[in-house]
Amino acid sequence: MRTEIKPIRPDRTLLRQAVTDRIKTYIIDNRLKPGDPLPTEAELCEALNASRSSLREAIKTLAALDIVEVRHGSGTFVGRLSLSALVESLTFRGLLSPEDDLRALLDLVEVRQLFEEGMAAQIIERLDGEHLADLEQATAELEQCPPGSAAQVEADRKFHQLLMQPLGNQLISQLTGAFWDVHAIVAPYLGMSSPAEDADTVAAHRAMVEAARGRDADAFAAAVVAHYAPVRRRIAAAGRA
Amino acid sequence: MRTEIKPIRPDRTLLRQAVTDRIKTYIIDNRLKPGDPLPTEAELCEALNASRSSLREAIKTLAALDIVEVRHGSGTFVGRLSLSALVESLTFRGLLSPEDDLRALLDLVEVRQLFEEGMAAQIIERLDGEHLADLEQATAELEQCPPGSAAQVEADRKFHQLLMQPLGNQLISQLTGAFWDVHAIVAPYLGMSSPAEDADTVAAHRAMVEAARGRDADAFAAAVVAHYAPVRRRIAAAGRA
DNA sequence: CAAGATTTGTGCGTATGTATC
DNA sequence: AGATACATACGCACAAATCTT
Repeated sequence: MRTEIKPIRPDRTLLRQAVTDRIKTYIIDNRLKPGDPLPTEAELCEALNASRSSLREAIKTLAALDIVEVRHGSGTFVGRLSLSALVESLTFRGLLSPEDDLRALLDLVEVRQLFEEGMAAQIIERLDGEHLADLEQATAELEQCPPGSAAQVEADRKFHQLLMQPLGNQLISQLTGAFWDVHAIVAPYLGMSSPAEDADTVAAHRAMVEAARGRDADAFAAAVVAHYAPVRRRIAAAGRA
Repeated sequence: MRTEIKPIRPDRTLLRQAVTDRIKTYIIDNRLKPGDPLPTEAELCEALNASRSSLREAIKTLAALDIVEVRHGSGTFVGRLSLSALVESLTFRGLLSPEDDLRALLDLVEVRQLFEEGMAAQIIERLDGEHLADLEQATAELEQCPPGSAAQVEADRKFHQLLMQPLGNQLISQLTGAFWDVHAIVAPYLGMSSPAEDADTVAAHRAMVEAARGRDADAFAAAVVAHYAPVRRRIAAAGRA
């Protein structure tokens, strides 16, 4: 067949892995930002000396991490760098074993509480009037929205998101959103609507806002504990059932 | 060309997405655990009515989330469900913009501190003699290992991992490990070895162990703050340079 | 609105490298 | 060492979505 020397790839690594790395470095080296377009598949194939199959498989792994975003018929773009991969990982784990799923949900609630309770002092310290007004509005929305509506769950998410905003820590904000998402996805599967017991939730949110207005970090932390207490109770109740 | 009615796929979703979902539900429905083998590509192709291309791309996205693990020449297995995807996402983001990378690292340090400081009380409460001995050994290893060695950084990781172990919260433990990994990967790129300034680190670890032995949650929290203070200082110094 | 061009999605066949028995 | 099973990689053709003219 081949009369000449076989062009054995000297790489010890998998071609797909090499391609993913080169695409990542391409994005970094060219200072691309989320939404910026990447070269077409054909161009990348030529540039990286890879077949279209290998290139596409590499792109799929990057898409799973939200490092790139592929739009059918349009092109490939730099992704939003969200924590969607974390959400998918945790939701899958939460649904994996029907015995440990309650444990996983409890672990998640503990982490959510850790964030808000542990950052209570700094939240109070950095909160200003505008943020306080936003929190009040989110609470009002939560109360007024029809129970079980999409607007209601969105108001709950916005509230917890707003809590972390004054910290100016993007990682904390994104993790908070990701954990909320996982909770909202997993909880219904276990027979409990996450922002259920609306009265409890609204009261807890109000207590947090009041504590924040009074610049009382201890009261705020206590309100956070009170907010998650009924959630934990419901999980425990589901475990006994 | 086609005399018969076109076999339009009623699905509005992409085939690839449908395949990933069906593989996930396959794992869940069959109660598979990490390490369990999955059907071969050929079998999955037939079972899911998909071509190898689509199936492989679907598997690559699942592999990126550590939901499945592919071993060349051997087969496909259920993944370890680690948070490797989170590590990859955060490391990429940390290296993305040379201006905000210091900010991203600072955000990360803040989260790491939040975990250990926020859980101080519960760590103290649930710690027993055995855990205390493990922590002391990890500290001793950290001190004795040659500076800059792989054993040294591993001792540091083990210490922070052990801290969270008594909580019995797998999510917290895995997140702690993931954040440590990101820190260890990103920090060197910014010109600072993560577990550098060995004296500071060892002293801080010792202070934490002592506080834990004395069941003094406040002292423990203070030691955590003292542990990350020099790290923050170094990041700030790198920002001024 | 229409038609063509561009780009990603899907399918298939074949050859090769790798792990396992 | 050989044989078998399996994943990896390549190339091409066509379908579907999107964009442009």
